[in-house]
Amino acid sequence: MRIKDEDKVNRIYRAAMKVINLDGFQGCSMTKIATVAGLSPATIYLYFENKDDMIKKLFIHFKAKMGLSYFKVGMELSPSKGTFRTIWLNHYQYIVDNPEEYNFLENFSNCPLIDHVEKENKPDYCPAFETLFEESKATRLLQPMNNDIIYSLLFAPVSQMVKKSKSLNTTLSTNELIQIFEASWKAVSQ
Amino acid sequence: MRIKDEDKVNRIYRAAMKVINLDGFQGCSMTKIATVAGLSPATIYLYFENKDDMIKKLFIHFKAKMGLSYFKVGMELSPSKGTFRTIWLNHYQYIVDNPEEYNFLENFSNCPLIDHVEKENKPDYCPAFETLFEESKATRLLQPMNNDIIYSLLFAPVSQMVKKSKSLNTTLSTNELIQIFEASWKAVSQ
Amino acid sequence: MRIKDEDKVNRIYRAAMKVINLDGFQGCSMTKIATVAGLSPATIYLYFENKDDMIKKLFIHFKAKMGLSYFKVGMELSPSKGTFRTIWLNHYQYIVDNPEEYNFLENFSNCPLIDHVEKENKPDYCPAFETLFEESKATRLLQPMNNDIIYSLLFAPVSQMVKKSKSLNTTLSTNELIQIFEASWKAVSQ
Amino acid sequence: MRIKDEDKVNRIYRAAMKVINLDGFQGCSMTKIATVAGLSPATIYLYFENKDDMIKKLFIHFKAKMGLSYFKVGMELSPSKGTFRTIWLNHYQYIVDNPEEYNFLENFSNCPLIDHVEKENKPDYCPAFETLFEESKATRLLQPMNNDIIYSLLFAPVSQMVKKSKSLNTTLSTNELIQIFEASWKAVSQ
DNA sequence: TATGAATGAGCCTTCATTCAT
DNA sequence: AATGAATGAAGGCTCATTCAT
Repeated sequence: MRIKDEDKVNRIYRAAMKVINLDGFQGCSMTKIATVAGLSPATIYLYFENKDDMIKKLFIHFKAKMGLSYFKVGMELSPSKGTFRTIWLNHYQYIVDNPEEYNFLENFSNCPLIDHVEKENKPDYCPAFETLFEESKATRLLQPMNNDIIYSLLFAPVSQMVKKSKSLNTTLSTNELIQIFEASWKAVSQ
Repeated sequence: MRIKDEDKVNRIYRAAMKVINLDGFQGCSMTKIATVAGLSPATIYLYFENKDDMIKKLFIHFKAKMGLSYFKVGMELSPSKGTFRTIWLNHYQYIVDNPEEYNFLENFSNCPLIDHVEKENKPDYCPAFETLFEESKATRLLQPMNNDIIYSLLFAPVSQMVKKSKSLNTTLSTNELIQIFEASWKAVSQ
Repeated sequence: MRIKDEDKVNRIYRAAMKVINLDGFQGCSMTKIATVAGLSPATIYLYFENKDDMIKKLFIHFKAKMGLSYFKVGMELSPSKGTFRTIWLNHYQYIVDNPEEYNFLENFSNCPLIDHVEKENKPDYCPAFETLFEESKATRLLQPMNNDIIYSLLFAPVSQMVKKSKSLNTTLSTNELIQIFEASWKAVSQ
Repeated sequence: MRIKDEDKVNRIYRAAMKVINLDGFQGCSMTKIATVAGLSPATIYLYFENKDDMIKKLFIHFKAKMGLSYFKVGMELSPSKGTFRTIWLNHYQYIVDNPEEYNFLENFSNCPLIDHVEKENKPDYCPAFETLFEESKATRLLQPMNNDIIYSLLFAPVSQMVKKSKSLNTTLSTNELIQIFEASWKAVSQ
C-alpha cells in the first residue's frame, strides 16, 4: 500500500491559496483546487472532512504562520521602540512577501464561517504579544490602553496601505515606510 | 433602459445587501435576491448586465454612500482638529449604524472582481477630502505625508477595532473611542 | 413567460419508470431520467423537491392507478364469485399490461423509503375492497378471515406466477390462469 | 485464488447483509462492507470480480440457504399433508428468523441484475421439491398443476402476510398462521 | 417592461475500483 | 495474500442566465 504523503496537505493548502487569489472566494471549487494541486478531487477528502473543514484549517494554518513571522527565532523582546520596530517590519515584510496569504486571511476574516473558528482557536503567538504589551505599559513605553487598541493603532494603517498600494500597482518607498512606522509609533507611545 | 423605474434598482440593491448579510456571500443567489426584492430574476437582468455587474455597482453605490456620510450637509470644513474629529466620528457612526453595508464593503474590497472597479471609479467624495488634506498640510496642522497614508493612519485603526469588537460581541466605550481618536490624531498631526 | 406544462410531471413519471426498469433501482439517476424525459435535470426540481420526493410520488401515483384498475367504472359489486373473478382478472390484466409499473411497485415495496409513505397514504380504492370483503363475509361467501389475509390468498399467487413466468420468458395459458383463480378461490371461499 | 481462506468469503457475505439491511441498498458501499467485515476494500476484489459479481453470489448463497431451511436433515418426505405443513412452517420460520436475509432476497429478486442469475443457477433444493410435488400429484394428494403454480399457491400468501405484518409492526398469531396454512392447503389439495 | 419556466454547466461529494507496497 | 492510499467518473442538486409569453 502507498504511504500517506503528509506533505500532500501542504500541497492542498498552497493550491487552495492560489485558486482563491486567482478566482476569488466564490470561484474556488474543489475540482479547481485539486487540479492545481495535481490531485484528484477525491483525494482532498482523504485529508479533510469537507470544503468547510478544509477552508477552516487553511485559515488556522496561515494565521499561525503569519503570527509566527512577527517573531524571529532568538529575537530580543525587551520593551523598547527597537523591538516594536522590528516586529512591525516583520509584519510588513510578511504582507509583502506573502500577499496571497495575507489577502486570504483578510478576505476570510469577514466571512461568517470564521466567527467560531476565531474564537475556538486562539493562536499560539498571542501570549508573546500580550506579555510584551503589558511590560511596555508597565515601563511607560506605551500608553495605558487596551491591547487590541494598541494592536490596531500599530498595524492597521500599514496593512491598509500595502493593500492600497498593491491595488494601485505601486510600492511603498523606504521613506514612506519609515513615515508610517513613526506615525504609528507616535500614536501608541507615551 | 434604466430610465423608467429608478427605484427598482434601489430595491435590488437593498435586497442584495439583505441576502448577503443573511446568507453570506456564497449563499447569495440571483433568485433569492429577486425574491426578497419582490421581482422575477429575469427583471434584474433588465437593469444589470449580469451578476458581476450588479455586485460591482452595488459596491460603488454603497462606497459612495459611506463616503458621503463623512460630510454632513452644510458642515464646516476649515482645517482644524475639530473638523477632523467630526469627520472621524461620522465615519465611526456610519460603521456602527450600517454594519451590513460596511461589512459588505470590507468583504468585497479584497475580491479580485473589485480591483479594476476601484481604479475606474474614483468616488465623488474624494475632492472634498483632497482639498481638506492639502489645506491642512499647508497650515501645518497635518504632517506632510501622502494623503492615502494620512487616511490610513486616521481611519484604519478605528475600523479594525469596530470589526474586532463586533466579532467579540462587545461595544467600544466612549472613553475608548476618545482614546483611539486622540491616538490617531497624534499619528497624523504635526 | 412560459406556461407550466402540467403533463410534464407525467413525462417525468414515465421516464423514471422506464429508467428504473432498464437499469434497476441503483442505476436510476436524475440525469438519466431527465434525458429520457427530454428535459434538463434542473427541470425535475421545479416539480419535485428532490429525488426521494419524486420517487415517493411516483409510487403513490402508480399505486393508485393499479388500485383503480381493479374496479372498472359502473362495475357490479355484489358479493359473488363472479365479482371476485372480474376483479381478479382485472388485477391480472393490469400486471400483464403494465409490467414495468407493477415491477416498480413490487421493487419499491421492500424499500426502506416506503415505510411511512405506505402508512401516510392510504389509497382511495381501499374502502371499496373493505366493503366488498365485509359483505362477502356476512353472506358467508368468504371465510371469516382478516381482510389482509383474504387479499394475500387471492392475489399473491397469481402475482408471483406472472413474475416467475416473465423471468422465464413464458406466458400463462388461459387454462393455467383459470386453474390459479379456481385454486385461489377455493382458499378463501366458504 | 479463492482456495485458502474460504471463511473470508462468509465474512464478506455477512458484512454485506448487515450493511444492506442497515443502510438500504443504495447506502451499501464496498468500503462500508469492507469495514464491517474488518477487511480492506481491496481484499474483497481478491475473492470477487466486482460488486455485481459479489451481489450475485450473495444472492445465490442466501437463496440456497433459504431453500435448504425448508427441509430439515433426516426429515420424513412422504407425500402427506403433514409433510407439507412441516415444510410450510419451516418456510414461515425461516422468514421470521431471518428477516434480513429474506428481505434481501425479495428486494433483489426484482432487480434487472438477477434475471440471468436466476436462470443460470437452478438451486440445489429444487430436486427434493420436484420429487415431492410429483409424488403428491401421483397419489392425488395435490391437484394436477404445474409445480410453479403449486409453489406459488402454497407459499406466496404467507410470505406476503409476513411482509405486510412486519410493515405494520404486528405479528401473526398462531390462529392466523393456521388459518393461512389451511386455506393455502385447500387451494392446492385435491 | 416584466415575468416565471426552463436550462446546461458546474458544484460538492461519494463510490467502485486500482495502485503500490 | 493483504492493505490503505489514490482516483476518474458519476451522483444529486443549484445557479446564473435565457426563453417565450
